[in-house]
Amino acid sequence: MQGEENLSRRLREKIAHRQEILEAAKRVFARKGFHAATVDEIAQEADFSKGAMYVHFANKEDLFLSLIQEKTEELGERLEEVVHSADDLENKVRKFVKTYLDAFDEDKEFFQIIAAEHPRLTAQTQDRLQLRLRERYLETLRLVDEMMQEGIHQGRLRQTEPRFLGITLLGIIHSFTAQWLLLGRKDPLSRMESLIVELFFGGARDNRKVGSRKGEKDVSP
Amino acid sequence: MQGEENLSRRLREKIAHRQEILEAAKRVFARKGFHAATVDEIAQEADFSKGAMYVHFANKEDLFLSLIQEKTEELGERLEEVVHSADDLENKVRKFVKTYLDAFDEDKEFFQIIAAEHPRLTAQTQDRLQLRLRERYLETLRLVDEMMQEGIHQGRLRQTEPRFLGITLLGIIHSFTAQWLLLGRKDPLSRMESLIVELFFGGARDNRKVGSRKGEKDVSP
Amino acid sequence: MQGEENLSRRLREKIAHRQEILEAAKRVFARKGFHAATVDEIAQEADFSKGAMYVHFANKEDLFLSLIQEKTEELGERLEEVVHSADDLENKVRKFVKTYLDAFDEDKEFFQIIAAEHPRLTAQTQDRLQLRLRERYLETLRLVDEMMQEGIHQGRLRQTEPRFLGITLLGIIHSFTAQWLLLGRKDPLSRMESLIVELFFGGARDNRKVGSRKGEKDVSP
Amino acid sequence: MQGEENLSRRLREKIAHRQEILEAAKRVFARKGFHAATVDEIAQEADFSKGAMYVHFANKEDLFLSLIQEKTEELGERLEEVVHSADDLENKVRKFVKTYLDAFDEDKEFFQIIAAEHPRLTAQTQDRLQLRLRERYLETLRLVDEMMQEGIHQGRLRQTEPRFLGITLLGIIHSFTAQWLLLGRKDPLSRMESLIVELFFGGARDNRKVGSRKGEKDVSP
DNA sequence: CATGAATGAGGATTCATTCAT
DNA sequence: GATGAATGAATCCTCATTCAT
Repeated sequence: MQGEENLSRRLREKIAHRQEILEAAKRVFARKGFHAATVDEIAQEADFSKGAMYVHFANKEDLFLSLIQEKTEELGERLEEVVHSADDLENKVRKFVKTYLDAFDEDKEFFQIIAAEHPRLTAQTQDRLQLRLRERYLETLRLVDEMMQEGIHQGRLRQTEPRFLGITLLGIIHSFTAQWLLLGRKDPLSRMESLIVELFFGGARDNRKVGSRKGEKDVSP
Repeated sequence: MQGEENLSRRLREKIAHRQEILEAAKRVFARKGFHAATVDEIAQEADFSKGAMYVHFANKEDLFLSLIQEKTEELGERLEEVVHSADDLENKVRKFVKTYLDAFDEDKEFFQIIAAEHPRLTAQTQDRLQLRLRERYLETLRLVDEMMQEGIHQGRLRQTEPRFLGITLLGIIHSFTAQWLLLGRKDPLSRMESLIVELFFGGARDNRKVGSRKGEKDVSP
Repeated sequence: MQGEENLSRRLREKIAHRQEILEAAKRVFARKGFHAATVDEIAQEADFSKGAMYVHFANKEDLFLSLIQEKTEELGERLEEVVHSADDLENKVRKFVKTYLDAFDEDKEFFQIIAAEHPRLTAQTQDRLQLRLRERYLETLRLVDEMMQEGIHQGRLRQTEPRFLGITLLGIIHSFTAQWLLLGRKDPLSRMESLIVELFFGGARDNRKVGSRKGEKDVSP
Repeated sequence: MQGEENLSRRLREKIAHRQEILEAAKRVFARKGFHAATVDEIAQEADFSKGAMYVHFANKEDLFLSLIQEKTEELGERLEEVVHSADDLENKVRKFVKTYLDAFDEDKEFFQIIAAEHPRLTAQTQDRLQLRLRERYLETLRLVDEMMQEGIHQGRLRQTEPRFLGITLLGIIHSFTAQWLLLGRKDPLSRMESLIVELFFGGARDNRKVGSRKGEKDVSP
């Protein structure tokens, strides 16, 4: 009994420590990016010795990937669920945006890390780390493609390459997350959900009837 | 005479060499990012010695900033000209997009560098390099703000914070550039000008008249 | 009674564990040498935790020396018995060789370890570990010296420094063990006993009578 | 002219520095062996910075191999010349021994390094470094095999496996070099040439006629 | 006694920067 | 101005050893 309890306590503690390190690493990677972050700084941030990093992770890259992987998969699954739900397009897009923004509000640092590594994901990259990130990102893109394709077939979206619409949606979302990070805004980005959806579907043009502008409230859907 | 000619030749050569180094640095920074790029690799790419780097630039950061600065200023000026021109809003936005896309087509590597460094430009950054980049980016944002503000006042754009519309426009643009880089597409991005402008103003929804489609009802706002 | 039995069981177990660790350590040290071997690898090979190593041994060096010591002493005693036996020289040498080769066949790994550490035992070494090994090796040398001295006095061996003859005998033996290890030969080295003894005493030259070479059986001493 | 002189001076200096590092490395590797030697200690011994090591060599292993390679090849060539010369067997062996001993006298540290790494060259080794050393050593063995084979065919050597005779010769030689290193003897080992050759061919037995022992000079070949 | 997470002192390697030529 | 060898601080990672459970 005691032995089992003992073992279990140890295991629980180990897992907790691993988590603490992951959290610390997230903060440091968010601040500095993968390359500029040092294991030393992560260790200090986590209040562990440098050696402890290597008890829990094989190396810096493993630490980084462990960090990314879980979250990426979780978000990917959530988004997939949305895309494959039985909803109508507009609702799907709305839910997609909401899911994304909620995830951002829950964990801004993760999105900062991702945002910083994305632009390095070029076609020519040889880097193992980047190849993995690239693959994951392309999966998300394909997911959005699917959604757009469907919308186009239903005649709800412009007759253009689905990918371009996907890019547009993700571009708007990313741009908002980037702005929130740039300014260090603390208010939830999820408040922007409606605006983003409207801007995506309806664009930036003022669509209210001419002549009824003054005093009218916004009539966006 | 001879001395002056000599001096002038020297000067011309020096400037040419500096330029060659900048071009080489651009390629390397684009491939690797600021941190992972090494002075050695830049020197090799430029076909100069490592020492030559320090004849023309104070240090690696100076080299990087010199690279960014010129281009950023030039683009900034071009964009400012557009924004401050006498055109009507739709044309301004179109020209803005075109200017941006043309600049991208002219020099993809510069945009790759910028894209990679942007996400690090958070509110808390202490890094001198990042503070400068941040300031420049905010200037561009203010420029777009101006344009949007004007559009809102004219009733041509939604009644919302101008910044949000600016973010949207830039988000769409950046997302397209990112896609071009991600896939290594060689065709000019400027072809997307019209699509981007339409998506920005009119959104992704299919706006064709009802009745001209097959049995579908149009649900545009 | 019960307490004593208990204690005795514990003691027996402890000794058994110690022995298991020594065996595992031997395999690892043989594979990697003292420096490249890690306590972790030894622990894994022994199927104990790293901590258990330090229950039984003060440190890695102590583990290594414990390993060497026992075997070295046992072999030293066996060889001393041979050298101090009442046999005639040729038989002594034969027994000496046999004892050595049998020991090798019994425990190749031990000889591999010894062979690898020997060459570091130079005159200038300051290393505590090496000084102890050096002392032990010199003891064996003195033992062989004795035997050779005796043979020289008896007129059975060349009139030269006994040490040189000892070196020769040991050199031949070591060279055979090295070869067996180099090629990973599994057949007992003790089969080489006669050949080694003959080569030591009679040399490599063909000593058969001239004119009777063909078809004659070997008449080496 | 001046530029060329300049370049040549630099090159000469670089080569000289490389040589100094190699010499320092040789001393350290001889003292400690490959694994226990540190780049730091080598740098200190060479009176250069640690970084300078990496200007001249790719890494520690490269430094080590550069050290071994040249010498090994040179000795190998010298030995091959001897083995493939037109001499009669006894002279060949004598020259072989002399060549080996002279090389030892010229550069004891090299032989110490080799001697220390040899025993790790087992059949199972996976280590790249060791595989290369193993291959080189086997080449030498084959060379000696050749010589012995020839002697056996000529009826000058025992009818036994050539390899065993080769092992014997090398064993005696190595044992003498080991003894010289163990005791730090400064007198040239080449003095032992005749003794070694005699011991190899004629063995350790006293071959003088009975009754003629006193006052007779040794008549072994 | 046994465990294995944690430590921290090295150790190999990289790389921006300097400087003599 | 150009060179590139040399430097040394910084960085990743390893591993013997400790210690709380």
